[in-house]
Amino acid sequence: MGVTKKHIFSQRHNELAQAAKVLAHPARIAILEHISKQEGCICTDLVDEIGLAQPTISQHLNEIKKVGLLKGTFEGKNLCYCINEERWEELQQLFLSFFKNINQNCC
Amino acid sequence: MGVTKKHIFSQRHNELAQAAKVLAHPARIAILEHISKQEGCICTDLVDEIGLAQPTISQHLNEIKKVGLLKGTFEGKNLCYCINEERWEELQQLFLSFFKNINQNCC
DNA sequence: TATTATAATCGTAATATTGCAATATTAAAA
DNA sequence: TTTTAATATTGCAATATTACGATTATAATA
Repeated sequence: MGVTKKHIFSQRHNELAQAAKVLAHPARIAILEHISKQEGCICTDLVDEIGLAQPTISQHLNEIKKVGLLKGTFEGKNLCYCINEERWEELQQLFLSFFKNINQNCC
Repeated sequence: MGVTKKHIFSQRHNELAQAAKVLAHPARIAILEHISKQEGCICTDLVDEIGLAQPTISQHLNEIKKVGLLKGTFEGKNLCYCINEERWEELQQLFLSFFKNINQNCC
C-alpha cells in the first residue's frame, strides 16, 4: 500500500492525473510561467528567480521535462530551453476535455 | 526539508497548485467524473464504481471536499452530494488564466 | 431499543515528494 | 591543459500521500 493503483484506472485518467501532478507544486507553476515570459529560450537565472536551491530547481525542471513540456538543448554548461508547444497543447486539451465533462446537474 | 516552501510563492501560484493537487490522482478524477455523470446527487456506489476500499474512497472524497468542490448533505447514513458549481467555476478559471499565461515564444 | 447499513476515523505500512549539502559532470574560457 | 561557471547527480532527512483493516459513529429501520 502507499502506491497509486494505476492499473485500475483508464489511461486517460492516469494521463490527466500525471499532467496535474506537474502543476501540483507552486515552484513548477512559477517556473513554467517564468519560462513562458522570456523572449525565446531561458538560460539560467531560475535559481535567483524562484528562490530554491539549485539542486531543487534542477529536480523540478526534471519533473517538467519528464512529461515532455520542455524542449531545447540540455547538454553542456548553459541550458537553453523553452516550453514544448505541441506537448503543451496536448496537455491543455486533456484538461479542457475534462472540464467539459464536468457539467453540473445538481441537488 | 521535505515540505513545500509555500511562503516563497504567490497566493495565486499556491492556489493553483492546490487545485492541481486534487486532480493529481486518477481516483479523484474518476470520482469527479462519476459524480458529474449522475442525475442529481450521488448516493453511495462509489466504492463499487471506482474499485478502491471504502476508507480510501472516503479519504479521496475528503480531499475533494477540502478544496470546496463538493456540496450537499454529509450527515447520517446516506451521503448525498454533488459538485459545487460556483467553486468549480472558480478553480476552472484559475487553470484557464494560467493556460492563457503560457503563450509560447520559443527557440 | 436493538439491529443494520453506511460513512468516518484511527492506526499503520509502503512509497512518494520536497529540499538541500556535497559532489560530480560538462563544456566553454583562460 | 587548467580553470571556471553552470547544471546534474547522489545521499539523506523530513514530511506527505496512498491504501486498507479494524473500529467507531451515525441515523434509518425493524
